Amino acid sequence: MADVAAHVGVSRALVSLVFRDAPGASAATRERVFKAAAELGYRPNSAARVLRRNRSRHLGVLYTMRHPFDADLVEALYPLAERLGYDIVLGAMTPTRGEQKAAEELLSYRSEVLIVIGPEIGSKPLAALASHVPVIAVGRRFRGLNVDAIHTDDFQGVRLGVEHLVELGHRAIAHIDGGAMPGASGRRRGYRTTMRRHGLDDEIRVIPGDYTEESGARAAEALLSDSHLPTAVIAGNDRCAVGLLDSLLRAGISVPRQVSVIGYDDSQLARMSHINLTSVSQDVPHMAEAVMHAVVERLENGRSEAREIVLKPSLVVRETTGPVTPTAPSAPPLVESTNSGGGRTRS
Amino acid sequence: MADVAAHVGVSRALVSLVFRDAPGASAATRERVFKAAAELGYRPNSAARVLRRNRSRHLGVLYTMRHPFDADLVEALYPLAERLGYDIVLGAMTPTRGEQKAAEELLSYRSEVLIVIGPEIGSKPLAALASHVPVIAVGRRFRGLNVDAIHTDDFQGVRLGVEHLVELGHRAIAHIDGGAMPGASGRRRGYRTTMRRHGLDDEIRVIPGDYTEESGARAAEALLSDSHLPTAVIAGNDRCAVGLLDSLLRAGISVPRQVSVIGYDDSQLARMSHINLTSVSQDVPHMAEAVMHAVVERLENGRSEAREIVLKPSLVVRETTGPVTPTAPSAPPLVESTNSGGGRTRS
DNA sequence: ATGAAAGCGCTAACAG
DNA sequence: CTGTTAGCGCTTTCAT
Repeated sequence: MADVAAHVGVSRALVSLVFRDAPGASAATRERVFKAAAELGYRPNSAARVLRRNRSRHLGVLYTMRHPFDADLVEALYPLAERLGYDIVLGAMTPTRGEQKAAEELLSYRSEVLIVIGPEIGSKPLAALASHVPVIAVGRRFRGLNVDAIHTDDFQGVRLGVEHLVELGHRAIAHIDGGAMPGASGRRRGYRTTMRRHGLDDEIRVIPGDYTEESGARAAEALLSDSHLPTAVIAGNDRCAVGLLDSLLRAGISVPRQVSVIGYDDSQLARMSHINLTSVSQDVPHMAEAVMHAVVERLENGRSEAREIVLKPSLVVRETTGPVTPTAPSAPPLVESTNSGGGRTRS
Repeated sequence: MADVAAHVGVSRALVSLVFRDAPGASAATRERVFKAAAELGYRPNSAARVLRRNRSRHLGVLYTMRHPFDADLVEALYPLAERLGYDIVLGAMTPTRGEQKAAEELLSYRSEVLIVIGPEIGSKPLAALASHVPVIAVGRRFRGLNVDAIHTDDFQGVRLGVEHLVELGHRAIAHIDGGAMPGASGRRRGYRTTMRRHGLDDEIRVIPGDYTEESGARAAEALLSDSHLPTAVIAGNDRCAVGLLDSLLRAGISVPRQVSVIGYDDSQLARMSHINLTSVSQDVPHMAEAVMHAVVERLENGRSEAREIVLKPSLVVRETTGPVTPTAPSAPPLVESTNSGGGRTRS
């Protein structure tokens, strides 16, 4: 930076002003500074910048590379953060690198908040983190912790799914649950309660699973090796639904002719034309906005008590759900036609 | 840090030594320093550290969140980098955030190298980057640029696929290509050349595509609306193959009974039990090692000319390829059985 | 084994 | 509109 200043013949402070386009430099100067910087290949050193102001303006995001939903949310976060002058710093959680480690790293870069997507972390370590830095958990609620929670109403989400199926005439509706994964308990309760409300107590069937395609495939096996094949299944998330879907198709089961399938997340996976999965939408754009809202409140408005924001889910009906067909147990599979991201929405 | 030093009653320098476990502090002191740090919630500030030594020990990784292959590679990179004392800093490329922008950000954090996975970037901007910092491109070769290239032999990869199919008796083998995506041209040439070598000039059929599930689905439409359905298809990558697979299954086409399908990358997608895709393996662990090797050579051994490392691909045979069945055009779909990640390998 | 002091590149506060 | 100055938290000599 000193080089640039010397080259232009101004002070370093002025160059600094120009680069963070703060007021106080003439247009002519700005021009010359940028030109000199380009020539000299100067690039601001953000380590020095972070060190000097005592704010990094970094938002640490903990996410899982494999989850399409996480990618959706991160992508939605980028432009919003940029507009507010924040940088997103990614901390990937991988099999060899737990949340704890990833979080430590983000904190060493002085992230001002931690946005944890689909936290599988325990309460105690999370509480420890939250005592150092505001934590915003997306997709899971933490009672009694000073952690903001932003999630959709999982209970209502599954309720929408069950009611959609009931309207289509389904009664034998199974649920592949998400075990201890974020949101799973609410979804399970939504399933059980709504089934009961419709007098379908005897049809309640929860198949243990998680949020991977594998668990959907395993559930398919379980269902197929059983005499009692349900006419509809609500999976714990889209990945699980896709695993289920694929295994059913391979087994010659026609969807939705013989079995209707509903996913959860309405991730890009669900929208792909060859999947075209009816799914409960988490409304990612609104979630991203809610996250940034929480960030601003914490960082700029001095809020220090936890807040919970529950968003309303909606059901995006695509082509994996249809009316129950009492007869025709071995009808020929259906050929898909057109259709991209669309789908009717209801809430 | 001053707090910790004061608390223990030593100088800041000593605390510093302890934290980067450099020699020169007694075990007793180390103990006390760590204890005090834990009590005070001290965490080293990596901005200050980076600023002071003139090395960040950051490896910038540019990747695409949606590509399973990228996730595979990044996951493999983490432990290797850690062992060598480097930190990985992720730069995600999203629709709203091109390679250029992501790269700028990584450079502002003073990444010492840029590892670009599946670079879709143009030659000129890449050359500009490469003049500032060593660039290691994974999956694509750049002629005439000072950019290291690490990739598998795409030509040979597709050759393996074609020959596997030929051995199974296939002649009508189509290829969905990857357009201008990384590696696509080599794969296309491998397909064309190998087909010709086997006297299958007249069967050559390249369907335009890219590396997304959508393009696989589009290719399926194209194939189905045609009288001339091939008995086998080699897709440009696994995502494309999965899109194809799914659309074929939905159309009632049995795989591999009626059509065999081969993917490329052998990503986790291919290994999922319900997909079980025969795929050309890029051998991610070796690629990750090659990447780190290149990093070390550039950063520690002073290498400054570009190097190209071409790895041998191998074919992982799973259950989407099988012998050609001349008759039985409408055999009932096959029910999958067991099987997880395995698969026979040949190279 | 430990300490003192200088300085990395930048920004903020103030002066002109 | 532009310049001066001090110092962010750490590492690194060089002493002790």
